[in-house]
Amino acid sequence: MAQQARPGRPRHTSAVASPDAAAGTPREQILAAAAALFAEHGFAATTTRMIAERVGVRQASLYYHFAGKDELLIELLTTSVRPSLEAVRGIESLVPEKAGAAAALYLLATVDVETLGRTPHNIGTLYLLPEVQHERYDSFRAERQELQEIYGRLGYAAARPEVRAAVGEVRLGELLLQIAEVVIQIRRTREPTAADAEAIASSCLRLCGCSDAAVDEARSQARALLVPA
Amino acid sequence: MAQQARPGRPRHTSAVASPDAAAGTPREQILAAAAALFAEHGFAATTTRMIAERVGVRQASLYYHFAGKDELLIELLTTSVRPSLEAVRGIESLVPEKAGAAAALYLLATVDVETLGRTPHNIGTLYLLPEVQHERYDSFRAERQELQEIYGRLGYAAARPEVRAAVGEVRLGELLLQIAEVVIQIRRTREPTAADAEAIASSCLRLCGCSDAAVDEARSQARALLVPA
DNA sequence: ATTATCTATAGATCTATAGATAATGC
DNA sequence: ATTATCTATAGATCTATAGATAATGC
Repeated sequence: MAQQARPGRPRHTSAVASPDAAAGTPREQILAAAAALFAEHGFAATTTRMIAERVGVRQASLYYHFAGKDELLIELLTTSVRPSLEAVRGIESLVPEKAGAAAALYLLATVDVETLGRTPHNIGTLYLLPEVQHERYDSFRAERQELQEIYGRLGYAAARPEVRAAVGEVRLGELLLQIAEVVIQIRRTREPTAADAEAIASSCLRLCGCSDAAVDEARSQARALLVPA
Repeated sequence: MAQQARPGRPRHTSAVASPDAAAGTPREQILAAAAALFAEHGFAATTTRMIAERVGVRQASLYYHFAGKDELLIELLTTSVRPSLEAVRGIESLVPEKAGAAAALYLLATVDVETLGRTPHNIGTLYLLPEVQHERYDSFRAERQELQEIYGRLGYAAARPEVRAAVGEVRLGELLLQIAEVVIQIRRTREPTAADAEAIASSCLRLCGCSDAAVDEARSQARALLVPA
């Protein structure tokens, strides 16, 4: 709570700043404020002044830490959203030896949902902002694309033949990732719970045509893999 | 193609304007341009100048037809997105007498997906823009909420007891609407087909735990209801 | 006369830079 | 001396208004 005494001119005092503003380095404070505002209002609708006010500094002070607004978004995409993808990437290679594809998919969805659910200020939304559709952010959309492909492969492996034929791997990836991302929508109205994660992961399997028994088995296999790790 | 000779000073000629700019009244041209740009760049990132350029008029000319940028978004939400919800509202009351809940859900998803899939410039995205989350647009989000509840009720009725218990009506609504809205994501990379609509509607049923046979039956019932109407 | 546009611009931002300043640290 | 802030502001928008103008329609 108490500010560490560090070099530099003190901040203008009248600024009250927000709950999360007091934690971390100034750089982190700025990123946290930007994340919250980008997720709530979008990128273009968030001004540097709004960010500064939330932190409790003057607008110009942001530029001591960041070259510009765009760099804030890039840094957030890089440091906050990317790791959640990487956490998930390993699952595909880790699992098939130890468990079935259904368990792997269940685990993937669970990890993904819990990561998205705990991420500060629902910054998972950042990938979905209209601005991020543009070329400039190609590399970040490529990551979401990769995640979608992982969902597609695991889902295809877990699906019954009828579902494979009817839906296909690509669409399966689109549908499964879309289901996992419902947690982003949920966070707009309520705090997601463990029951949400379970319901979402189970829904992924059911969409693949798994029976109740297969869902239950995948769940316990996935839990067995989670606990020791 | 040829402009009708109408009163009013002619437009400045150098402006080339976009493909869809030539159709309809000036008002419609402006709305079409705004829809495309809002869907692509978001609301705040779209300037009145961008809209005017796309139409082929000067920026100030927009204000002869609309009081401001905000009114454009409201008009688009009202006239373009609301009707697709209304088209769908009837299904819940219409169907249960004539067919099972599964068929009703299948029909709902099909109609919803096809409407979202054909809507010009993917304007279904408008409901999902960060700006629309704010109070000002409460009434429009309430409509999406209502649609979600319809999905929830039909899905709950169609679901097997195990799924009902595990997921619940509210989450079911969230999940099913989320699945239908995958068509918005799909449109960002490719043109959705009838096969997409079918895969999405079937996926809704599978998520509810319906067997292949139940999905097939619901599909043919839904088709029987669609064709005569 | 009416209509739909145009040109010009006021006023309000918003981003980013320049240079001053108030701390700490040596 | 170094650091992290501040104040002040330039320059570039962006929205919206005022008033002029070039068509059609009567």
